[in-house]
Amino acid sequence: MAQRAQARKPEGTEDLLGAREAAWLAMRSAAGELFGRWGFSPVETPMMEQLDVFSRGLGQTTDVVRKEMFRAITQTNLTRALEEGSEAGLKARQRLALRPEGTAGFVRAAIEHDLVPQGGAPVKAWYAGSMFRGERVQRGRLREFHQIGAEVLGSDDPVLDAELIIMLMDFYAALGLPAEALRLRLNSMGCAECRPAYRELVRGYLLDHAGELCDECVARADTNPLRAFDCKNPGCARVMEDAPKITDHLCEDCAEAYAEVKRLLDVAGVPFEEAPTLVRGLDYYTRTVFEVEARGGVGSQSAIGGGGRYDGLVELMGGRPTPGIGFAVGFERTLLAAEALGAKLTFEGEPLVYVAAAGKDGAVRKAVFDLCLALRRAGMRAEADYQGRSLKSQFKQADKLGAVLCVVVGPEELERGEATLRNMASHEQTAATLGAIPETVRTALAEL
RNA sequence: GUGGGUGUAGCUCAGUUGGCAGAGCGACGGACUGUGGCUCCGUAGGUCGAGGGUUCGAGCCCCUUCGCCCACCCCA
Repeated sequence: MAQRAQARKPEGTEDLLGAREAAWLAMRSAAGELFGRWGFSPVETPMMEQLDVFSRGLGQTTDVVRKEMFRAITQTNLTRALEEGSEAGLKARQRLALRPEGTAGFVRAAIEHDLVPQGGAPVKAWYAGSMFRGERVQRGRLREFHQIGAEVLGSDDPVLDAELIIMLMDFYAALGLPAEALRLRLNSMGCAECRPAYRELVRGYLLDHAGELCDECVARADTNPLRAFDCKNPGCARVMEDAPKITDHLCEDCAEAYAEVKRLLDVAGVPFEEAPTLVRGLDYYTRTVFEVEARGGVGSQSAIGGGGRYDGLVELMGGRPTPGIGFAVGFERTLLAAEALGAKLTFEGEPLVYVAAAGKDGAVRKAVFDLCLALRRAGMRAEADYQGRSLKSQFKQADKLGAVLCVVVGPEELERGEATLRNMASHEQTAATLGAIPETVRTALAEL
């Protein structure tokens, strides 16, 4: 017989309960409100895509694609692939993966639905949802984590770069993260014109200093030389400090765009640090790249958001050449940062009205039911007891739930056709006509 | 991929040389039979992750196994 094996949540996933789910909802609604003001519309794309969307979009050599992707496959297809020893026989639509980030899927959707018609205005969209990466779990690094992101397709105007970054910083501010606790790091990665030459330059530099670098960085010289800037090995970091800087090798257009972004950030009063060694992990980035770090965070979890421009991505994924830029904010990491900084990301819900029964007879119970019904239908949040508890216990319950107001009904009130209204903070009690409770309560709430 | 930690009440964790499974918090009830927060008193809640072994006796020792977490790497 099957043992009673207690089912547990998979490694690196989380159940969003209570305050945590409230925080997630609060962050989403804060995003919806703020981003909406900047002209962004909400979108949702599938949590799984054809594998190619990611491997092509993010780059074959990136860690995310090489070893962190969750594959999704039906039992039939899995069986067949195992039998044949390869997935070669599977059609594209059968080779699926859970999304490790949000940009590739959105770009796929934009191409598929031609969201950016030739010559059309830029499309601005934001999303919120789960992302999946099959890495070893760690604090602030989950296998299913939550991101809120925004993307703009259809213009390479540096104004958009600046606006997107300003919006991002405003978002953190709206969440209650003090600006002085954040560090915005900025860089330009060049474009198809200037990056290849720079890349070669770095490759040569790496090979010249191969003796002082770790094995991985030596290997990177040929696969992805710019990633050597990311290496945490102190020896490598020292060597890379003197490596050629991209900002010294930008083409004229890139240099101009970069200068304009910085100028506009200054105009908006958004402080930033130039980080010439900032290189983001995904291949699609061009020109502006940025990262937001929370001060005082531990290395691995201090990056709470980031993004950049990806002018080549749409074309790479089969669309007509279309510039784009976007960012993503990590929900879990932002919470960790807020916690570390002592900032409270609280979500204020509707005030609660508790309807208490003084007595257990049928007339009282019916009155409680009627009052809850009336309050709820009138648009207020109402709660009552369902366990036949004593009045005292009901008040305890009301207090625990954070009720600001109690409506008490008992035989005495019913006889007079009234209910008692109790202000939980002031202990003040007044009588109110039963039939007019919703209006009376609404007024009372407004006065709090 | 590399290294480490851990699994006992809803939560955080104690548990001595192997000898009756505990505390704090939380929940619930009462003190006040129609009024919350503080205080006090009480009650409930456990196949000690699972399976096997040693033993008169295992939360503890041995074997097996499952899971979760943390750090490096990389990323949000």
